Amino acid sequence: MLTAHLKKLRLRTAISAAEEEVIRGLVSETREVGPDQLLVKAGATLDSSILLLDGWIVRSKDLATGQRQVTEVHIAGDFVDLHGFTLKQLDHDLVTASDCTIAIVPHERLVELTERHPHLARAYWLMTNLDASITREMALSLGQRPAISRMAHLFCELHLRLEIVGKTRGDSFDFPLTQREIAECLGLTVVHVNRTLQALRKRGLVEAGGRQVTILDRAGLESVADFDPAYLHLDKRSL
Amino acid sequence: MLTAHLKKLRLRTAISAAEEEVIRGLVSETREVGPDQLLVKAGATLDSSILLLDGWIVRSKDLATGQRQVTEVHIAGDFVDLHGFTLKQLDHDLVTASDCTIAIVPHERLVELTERHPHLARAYWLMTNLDASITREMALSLGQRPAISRMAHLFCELHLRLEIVGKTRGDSFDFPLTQREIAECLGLTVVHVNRTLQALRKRGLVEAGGRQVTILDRAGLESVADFDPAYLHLDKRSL
DNA sequence: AATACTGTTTAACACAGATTAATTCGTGAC
DNA sequence: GTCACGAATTAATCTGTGTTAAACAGTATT
Repeated sequence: MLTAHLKKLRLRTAISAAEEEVIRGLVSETREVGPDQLLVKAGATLDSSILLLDGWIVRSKDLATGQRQVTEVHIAGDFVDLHGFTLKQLDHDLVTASDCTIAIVPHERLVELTERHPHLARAYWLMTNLDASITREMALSLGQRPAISRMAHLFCELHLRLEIVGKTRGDSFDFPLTQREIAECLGLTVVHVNRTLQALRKRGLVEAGGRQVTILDRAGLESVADFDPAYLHLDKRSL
Repeated sequence: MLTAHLKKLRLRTAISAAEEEVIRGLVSETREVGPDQLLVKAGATLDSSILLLDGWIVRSKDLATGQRQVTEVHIAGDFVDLHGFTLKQLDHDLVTASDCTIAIVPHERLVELTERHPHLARAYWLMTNLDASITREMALSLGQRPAISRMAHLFCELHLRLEIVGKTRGDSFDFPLTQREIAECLGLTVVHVNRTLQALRKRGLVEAGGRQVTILDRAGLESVADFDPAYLHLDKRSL
């Protein structure tokens, strides 16, 4: 069940067989959860973190007015609140966006990891820094890119990240988010998301609908998105 | 020279005298730099990180079109590219926004830190997670808050962060950013920043100009900003 | 003290995306 | 098979912020 997670890690740094065993030992428990479940509420005190084995989870922040911003979209292999290990409470909610399989990792085991396996500690530190990099790219989108580029960028990023963990079929992938959730990711209204999606379709760039997305013209989509995958740090480094 | 940095750390977790010595030993070199200097270019390979002792540094990302988004504003005490320790190259530029004093920390010393001082490693991991939290709040601003709230929020956050490291005088603080740079932080144009600043002045919330900011009505400003400092994680935790 | 910058301010006009509201589609419940 | 309800679509109108351009202020240079 950790295949996606290990693929993600190993793309960025070498993980030995012994280390892989240590990673397997982190998990105390595995659970199935349905869609639209609030897994962690902002402000709650944490003593464990969640590793997403399968499905989609979203980090979202609310304004007093009820407006909501999704800060990151998580897929299989992501450690959705590893930052909670040091922060001890999150500044955002964690909500499932599909049926999910999650693994629970108690913080004591992460303390032990930092004490006895410093290389793995650095690898996991890298994972949280990777999330931060994704959030920065999202800030760039929200601040500077027009609606159509934001949406194109989201699709480019998700296709690439899903490909890494083996969750694509060629240019297609399952996509459980509703247009409302896309709107919350992109800082747009549902109405405008609908229009923008149609614009992408009309240009022959993507085919979306029925809980699935197909990229019809990768180069064209990346150009509309001004997509440069450098921020995903897709290379291996020694840590 | 590390006072600001230690204050920032100690607000979040206990640092012993012995650990303080370890921290002092991280720095290999100290430098003075003028304003508007590109310290690190996106994509460059790193083998050291920069600890900002005094002054202001900005993280910024560029679009192909030349549009720029500032992703985080750094002040005295911030480890401006500690995430570069694991990422090995940044996805953004680092640019000075004022005269700065910076300390250089070679990555070998950070490796050693993770090997021999796991508690400090966790404390520094926390620091990068704190930056990520600030960036998420910025994404919320960019995606959901109107111009006046974004600007009010920026001032609230900076006053609080500066206060922690002892860089405020009551409700005032030095503020070296130009309106162009504020625009790049808030995802607005300079013209609109100017208008918005005047709106804040007219409402009697802040006094800004002459490289300095005074908050006239803290409660009012926080209310316009919808400011909740929870995301700054201002409490001490055991790590 | 004239020149040349860089940063701030003002004004007129344009537009991307918000708002509101109504319609249609899809799917599961009974 | 029809009812109910959430999701997607369409249309009309409105508004916050962008664009362009010009004036103005401060400050360093000569």
